[in-house]
Amino acid sequence: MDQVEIFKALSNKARLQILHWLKDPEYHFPEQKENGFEHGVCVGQIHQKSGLTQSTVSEYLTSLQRAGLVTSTRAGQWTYYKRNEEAFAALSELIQKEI
Amino acid sequence: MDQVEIFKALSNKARLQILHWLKDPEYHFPEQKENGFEHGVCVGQIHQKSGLTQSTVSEYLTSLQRAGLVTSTRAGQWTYYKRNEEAFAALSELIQKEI
DNA sequence: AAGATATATCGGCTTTTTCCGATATTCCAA
DNA sequence: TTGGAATATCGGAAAAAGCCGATATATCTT
Repeated sequence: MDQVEIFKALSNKARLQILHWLKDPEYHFPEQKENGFEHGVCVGQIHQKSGLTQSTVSEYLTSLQRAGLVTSTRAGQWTYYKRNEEAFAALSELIQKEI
Repeated sequence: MDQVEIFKALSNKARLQILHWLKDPEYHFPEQKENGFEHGVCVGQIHQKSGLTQSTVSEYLTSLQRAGLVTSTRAGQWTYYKRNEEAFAALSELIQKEI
């Protein structure tokens, strides 16, 4: 758990926005409803909603994953990204106890 | 409370170290014991301990203050910096509820 | 008033981040 | 097996962050 890496991942408006969307995917990505959300939301949906290029979104998601804040699941040609709530709980605890 | 600014302030090893020192100033800055720690620790002490230049430390403390993570008190020729524990509590809460 | 001390600010060089377009890879479907 | 669709990676230009030395400002002392 690299603290600096986590905080770097969080210090960008677009990445915070993505994390916020992923907190309630049913609401923010209704077009994916048929597939269910167990594995998260795929890159393309986030790309469309964000207004950033596909490559940027893919890189941002990778950086969130390196920080441990999301997990990814490949399914066919899609990669689904999902929040790692344990990581947020741990971070919250870290801030109130250690940092 | 600018989230991006807060996380940027936290995404640096030296600044995290400073915050850690300020969590227990009696222990980390015993040489300042006579003055008491009600107002925090002055820039020079942090400068000495950090190995960074005075200007860098001053800038880092300013950035922590802009983020709301520390408060500063000028007393004579010294500026004392002190953790703002309310901000950390609020941040911890923010992470577990909002982000 | 003049020097000493503590801190802040400025200019600049280097490294990192931001974000893009182009291209590569992976997987599916006809 | 060929084309298309989704994602990842690469190369790069611009902006920001990391740090520094030099200098400015503020305060205290004599």
